[in-house]
Amino acid sequence: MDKRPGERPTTVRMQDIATDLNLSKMTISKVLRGQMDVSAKTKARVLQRVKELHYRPNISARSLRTGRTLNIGLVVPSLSDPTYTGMARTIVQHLRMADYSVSLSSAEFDPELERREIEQQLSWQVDALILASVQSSAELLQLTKSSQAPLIHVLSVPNLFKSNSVDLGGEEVGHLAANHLVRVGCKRIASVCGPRSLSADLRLKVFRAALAEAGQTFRPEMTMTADGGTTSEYERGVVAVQSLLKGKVRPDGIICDTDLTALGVMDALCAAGIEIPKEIAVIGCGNDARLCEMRIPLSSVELSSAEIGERAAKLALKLLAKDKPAKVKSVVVSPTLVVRASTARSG
Amino acid sequence: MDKRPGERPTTVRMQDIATDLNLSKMTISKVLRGQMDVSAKTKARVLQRVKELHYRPNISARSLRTGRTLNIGLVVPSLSDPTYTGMARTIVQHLRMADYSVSLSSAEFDPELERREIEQQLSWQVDALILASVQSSAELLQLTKSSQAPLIHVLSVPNLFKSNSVDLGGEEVGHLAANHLVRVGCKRIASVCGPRSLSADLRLKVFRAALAEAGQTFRPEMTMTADGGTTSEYERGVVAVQSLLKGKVRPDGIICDTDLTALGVMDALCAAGIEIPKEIAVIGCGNDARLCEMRIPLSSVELSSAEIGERAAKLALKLLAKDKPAKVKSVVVSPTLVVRASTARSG
DNA sequence: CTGAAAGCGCTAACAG
DNA sequence: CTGTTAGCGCTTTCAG
Repeated sequence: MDKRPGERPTTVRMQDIATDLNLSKMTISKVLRGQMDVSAKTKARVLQRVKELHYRPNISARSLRTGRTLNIGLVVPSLSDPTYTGMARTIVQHLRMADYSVSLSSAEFDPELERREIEQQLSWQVDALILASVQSSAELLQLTKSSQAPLIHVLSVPNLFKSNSVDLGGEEVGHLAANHLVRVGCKRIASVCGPRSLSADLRLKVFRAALAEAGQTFRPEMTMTADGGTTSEYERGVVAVQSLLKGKVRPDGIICDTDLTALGVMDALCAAGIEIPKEIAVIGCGNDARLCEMRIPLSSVELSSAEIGERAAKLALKLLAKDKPAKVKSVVVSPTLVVRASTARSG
Repeated sequence: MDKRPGERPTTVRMQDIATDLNLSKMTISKVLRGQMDVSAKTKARVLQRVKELHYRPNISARSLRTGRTLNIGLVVPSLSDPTYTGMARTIVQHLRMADYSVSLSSAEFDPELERREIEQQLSWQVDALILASVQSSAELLQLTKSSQAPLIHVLSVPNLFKSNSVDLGGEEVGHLAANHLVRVGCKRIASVCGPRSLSADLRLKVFRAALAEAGQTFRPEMTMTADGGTTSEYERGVVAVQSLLKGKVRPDGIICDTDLTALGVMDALCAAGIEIPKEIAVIGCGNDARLCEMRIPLSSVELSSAEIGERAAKLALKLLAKDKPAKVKSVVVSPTLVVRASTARSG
């Protein structure tokens, strides 16, 4: 009955339990998967022995048989950036709650590495792949079309082909910030942008639109864009203010693409003896709790990475749950405005 | 030869390639695993077809056969804390370089959840488990002894039993900070601690020792320990300074358990018109690049989470590489001091 | 309610 | 250099 008579104990298998209890391994299997056609008594005996022997089902064998791995892949461009780790956090949390394991890879912002990671993940037979990609979807299509695992794009560059995706309403970010400053009475709004952000220009466009909507002129000379990129985010804010204050028109509101940049801006303003928000209102982006609650609490646009992660995880689960045609679904999560002291003045 | 004649194409298997090329699947297998006993010509033909068909080996089947999954588990207490995400980052990076996949779980600082996550990870047949645990090793021993996968403890509470581990030399943290302040001439050193840190009291002890060594008295009234814990790290620093300044002796150096706390301390000092580092030197802990380079650049104790992660990954790989007895190995990584403006004064 | 047979896709150990 | 045989541990299917 048992196929390994006098061998040394390797790892506990179903057969061991079955032999112990004079049952067939089928019965063990049924108990473990909660099928109902087992007597309560047998069930109890099995569970008891399972516990005693610390039996753990072999997932490789199960996967091989069922064709499902209960494993979902997650590829992000970076594990240093809080946006992505925050998103990863909620994704892992939600997928684990549904008993999926999560295999994590970082592409380090390198398209070639990203490609390799995706290849690997697919060969691990992940049931689905959640991908925060840095490259165009067209190339990804190549890689992934030979796999039947659903692919969920998240925080990606604008999609070239129809696909499942969860994204931030990037246009709304600039809109929210600009509109808010207009509401609190700013007439001369400046902005400070980094070079990094893929959708920065998009936001800028919307920023212009928002200004226009409020009947304000867009002043190119009041848009500070970092070119080089060697300076830190904080420093960028400091430098930007120094330039701005040298200009002919002094701004009365500043939009920053990053909370840290906003801190730099605020420090530089304080150093120049300018009152916030009375003389100049400042708003950041990211809503990092640690950064926003220092000194002059910073108003910021929450980029909802947690919610985006949650939506992505749920979308993945939904795609795996139904055998139905699984229609392509695109979710857009809106950013939200968190108002704090740095813009707190009456319009 | 082919076992599925007229079926619709599911997923490409070795057999498909073999049939295509009039070979046996063994040959394909050999090519894919880089065995040398295959003619260059056949090898080329195989690889070509593999590429054409986008063939990806089924890892579940391979694992079932070989008993190795090439998957390593990682359980951390949190994915919000930069210490752990930083560590996770390097762990993932190094394990991926060695072609291992990494299954990530977060225990959310909950011992019960941690236990469940460990159970799960083991049932996934991970080849090794890297564990940043929040509970005593004794209980973990229970869980893991029935598994033959090597276990690597990382950043854990002091081990009760011999095990593979990579830890921070926690005692050195207090020592480094205190010693540094003494060196730059501080005579009245205060410290600000949070309630969270498991090894906080250990560090405190060493801090006292370091003071004693320098011939200074330890002043209990100059040790501010947060009790409640509702206040933010930053706020804790602010509040601590307010208390300290009310005391009879004014400190000339402050050790903070967190960089953010140190920022709070520095802000409060500035608000009180006190010069840093001239009147009071401040040192933090964590060496968070984003936080340390603002305004008055902050001296800080680097907790080396990246190095700890790297060591843990390498240890895991080493344990998996040898069949040798694999002696238990404990690594202790030393923190390092990063001096910046906030303590820059001559002794 | 319980069990016997078959096989998921791959690879170790040999034959030819 | 290439192929044959056997079976990893589990679950699906169908009979008792």
